Amino acid sequence: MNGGATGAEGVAAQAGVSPSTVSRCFATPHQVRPETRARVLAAAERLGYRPSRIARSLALGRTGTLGLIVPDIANPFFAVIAKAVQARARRKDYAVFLADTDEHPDDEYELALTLARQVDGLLVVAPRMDGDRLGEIVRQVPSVVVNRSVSGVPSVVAPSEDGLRQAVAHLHALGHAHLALILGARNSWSSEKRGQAVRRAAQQLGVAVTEFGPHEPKFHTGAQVADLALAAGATAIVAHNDLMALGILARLAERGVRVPDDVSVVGADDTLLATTASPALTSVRIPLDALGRQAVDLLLHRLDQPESPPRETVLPSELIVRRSTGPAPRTGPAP
Amino acid sequence: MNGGATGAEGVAAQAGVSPSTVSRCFATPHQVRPETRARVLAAAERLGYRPSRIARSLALGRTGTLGLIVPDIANPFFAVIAKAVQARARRKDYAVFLADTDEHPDDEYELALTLARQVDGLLVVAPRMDGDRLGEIVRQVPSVVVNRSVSGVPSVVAPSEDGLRQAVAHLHALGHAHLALILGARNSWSSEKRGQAVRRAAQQLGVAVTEFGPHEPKFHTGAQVADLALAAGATAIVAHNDLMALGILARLAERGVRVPDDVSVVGADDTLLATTASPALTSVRIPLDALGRQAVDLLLHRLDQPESPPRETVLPSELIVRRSTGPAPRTGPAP
DNA sequence: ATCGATCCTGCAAGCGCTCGCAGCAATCGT
DNA sequence: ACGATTGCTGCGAGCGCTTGCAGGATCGAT
Repeated sequence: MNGGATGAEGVAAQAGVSPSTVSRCFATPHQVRPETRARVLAAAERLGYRPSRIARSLALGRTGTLGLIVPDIANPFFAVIAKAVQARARRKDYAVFLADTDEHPDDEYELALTLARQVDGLLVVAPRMDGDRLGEIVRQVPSVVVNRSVSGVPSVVAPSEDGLRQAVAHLHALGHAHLALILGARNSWSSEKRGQAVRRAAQQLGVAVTEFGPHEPKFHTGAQVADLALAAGATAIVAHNDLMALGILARLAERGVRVPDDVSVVGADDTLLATTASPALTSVRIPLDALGRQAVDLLLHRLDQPESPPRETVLPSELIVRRSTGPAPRTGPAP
Repeated sequence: MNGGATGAEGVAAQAGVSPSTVSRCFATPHQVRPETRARVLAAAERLGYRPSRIARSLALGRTGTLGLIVPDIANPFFAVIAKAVQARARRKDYAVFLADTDEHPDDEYELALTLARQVDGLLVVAPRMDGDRLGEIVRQVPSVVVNRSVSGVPSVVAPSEDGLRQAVAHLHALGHAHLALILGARNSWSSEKRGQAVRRAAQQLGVAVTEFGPHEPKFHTGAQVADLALAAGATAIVAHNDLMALGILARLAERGVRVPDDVSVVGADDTLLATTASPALTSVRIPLDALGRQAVDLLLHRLDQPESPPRETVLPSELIVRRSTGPAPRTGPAP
């Protein structure tokens, strides 16, 4: 019996207008006479009123929210994407629902379906999710797939091809004739793409490649594989990502193998880890922020024009040379 | 004119029951006869129906969603907290709305207020937000403040006191008599706490302290301050966080100063960065996952019992000794 | 056979907002 | 000066769900 002291109704009473007008003041301000609007806004301010997004969503059938599914937000790679998505979405007046699946594909699926009902669109970063399930999700809700390409689904990817080609050329120019390629996770789209890119580039330049993996892309697996790469006689190591590269770096330091004097190491993703390592890590940069930004744009575009053909945006990558790569040693690696 | 093919209504038609019953099947399953329920669920399954959280929220006045505000999700420190929050919230059937304020206090405030309306409770990680504003937010929506203590507001903090005391004792035991203390950001709650802890411990043990800062807690500021610390004659450096410690490590390596032979370095937060550094970084671990988990629990508890007294949960910290700390050199630092 | 209890289900109002429609006043055209 | 626009506002239905209330069925007890 508070006379509608809260909600649009309360504001309406205060301002001496109808709830509809209050609504219009927030939704379509130009539709209401300036003085009226001022009165309403003043009343709203006074009462600390803000329209309920929930109610609005229900009425509108749109939520003003985007869903973002990532495998592991604690992984800087995904965190940076998430940040970019956030920022871009907010600029466009969208909020972001974040779901971390903790690398668990089943959760990923369930989560996506749950999320699907409460967002306008979904951004899916799920390098290892089953293709069929991905398809199912996409059918339920407008989606954009990030860093993975799926036919018929709009996506934005950064396959790192150019950057890895540059990396191989860089190493070749430095006199390296034998490199170790450390693969990432099995079934990972990007690991496959990256492997291909390195293999192809190496073949063209006549550089020998020894492959290791697939491996869980962790620090300690990097450390473990370092010894193998050395034993195989490689003078340069191209790792699936920065984290593994750091593991390699650590193990090499432990063994007294100098980087880059004895062995060169290249990472990928150019995350914070690469820049803060010592020696600073030569790495393939992929524009993570652009990835996130473009994914949002693509999704928003799709929301506007649901019938537009699914587009795949391909982002460039480039090699960032730092201290971890140098001329090949004259005689194989040290010890 | 689809005869209500979608929504609870459609399911109801299919199953030959009323929408109310469908609703009850999902909300209070025990209230409906097993066979009826089975029929309804089958129909729901067949139609791929899922209750709309939006509509439910509106009707219930609760959203089943928690808001999480962080300054920078790309910062591993916050990312790990976010992950823990996510995981815990999901276990309790809550979704999480993530807002990254990009270190911008004004945004933080606006965002919080916007978020406040569409979540049941708010987790605020905002080390530098103005206290009054924080208070305002807390008044609007049930909140828990993370890693910062505000009187009258439930919070969960990890002041790092124990860990830093251990760090100073550790260095003292190694023969260090003069350490450099690198402060973090001005107005940062944790930076102040950490500074206090180090000062106090050092004084008790008769260790000299030279302070530097406050500084933006970035890699490059760490690098910059390394030279100053060295010039001041410190043989050990305690950095505000791991990132700065890595900057210091990098600069020292560049100058040919050996760690830990010439200088010892201690970080804080024990993030991924500390473990992947080489030499691996001695760091003060604070249980970030517990921080997130407890924050969620505290908030949920508060939602259940709004009148319970605001509690401050204090989490312990501990020193993790790795390779970056060692015995003090006989004669001040090298070069 | 009768009367409560108990169990299950439907009815209908309502959550807070949006928006098509209609009414009214002010403005414009000729 | 009169009808036609145009601008602003209110009315009321409806978004998809929940839930108090009440009615019908079922069952056990008397």
